[in-house]
Amino acid sequence: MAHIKTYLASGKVLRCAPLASGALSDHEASAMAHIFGALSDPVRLKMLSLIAAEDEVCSCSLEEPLGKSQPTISHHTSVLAEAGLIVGERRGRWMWWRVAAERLEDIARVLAS
Amino acid sequence: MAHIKTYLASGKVLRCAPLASGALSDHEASAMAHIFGALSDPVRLKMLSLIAAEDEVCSCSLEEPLGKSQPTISHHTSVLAEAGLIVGERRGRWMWWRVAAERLEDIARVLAS
DNA sequence: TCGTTACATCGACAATTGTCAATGATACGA
DNA sequence: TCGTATCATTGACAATTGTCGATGTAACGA
Repeated sequence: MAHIKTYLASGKVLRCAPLASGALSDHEASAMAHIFGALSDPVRLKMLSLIAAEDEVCSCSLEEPLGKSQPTISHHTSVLAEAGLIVGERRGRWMWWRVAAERLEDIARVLAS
Repeated sequence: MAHIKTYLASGKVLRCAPLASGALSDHEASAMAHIFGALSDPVRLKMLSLIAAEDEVCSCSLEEPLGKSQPTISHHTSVLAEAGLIVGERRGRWMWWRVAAERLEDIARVLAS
């Protein structure tokens, strides 16, 4: 069973075996827990689905549908980005976000493969 | 895009659209966040991989490889079970656990489908 | 019935986390 | 240069969470 191998936003490599292929190492377990932790908040999940619904979404257009303050939105986008689930690009005063689709597929493969 | 539909240990139904198919409802987001929360701890992920590596695993055989106390093991198994990720069956004095494979596949489909 | 074994529950504590007001940093237009 | 708009950071607080010792519960064997 092949290992999952992707890159975190920090540039660090995540290499993780599918759950069904045997016991995870401490390092694999911590790395995966960090990613699932980013997915463990309803605001962030809704945010992720809002971003996935478009090609790109600006930070400023997330406040209204999520009903959270600007600092809270900024916090959640950085959590998702740091986990490698979304990718951001600054254009002028705006921050544009898109989902890291291949990353989500890698994580899905850890759960079922 | 079809919805994911599975059953929680509590008997409640989880019905969740794939992330890429549009914005999640509040209820869907909360239900999924609860499940990912169960996956967001390294001890529980390692526990899940240990159970997945066998057909069935007894609670008592989890303490040693995870290096945690008995109450902590009991706590984590109940978190995973309550999220529907593992299924338990009592036989005499022993509690036997197995993974809910079809459940993991449903969750994987929410991330990538 | 009694002692033992396996697991669950309770109570407490430290650590983490989600939230927002206030403030800082940066980019743009006038 | 100055004012404004967008996002990031800081500090604080309440709520949640992981952990374990102590204790409770249930099943088994003698």
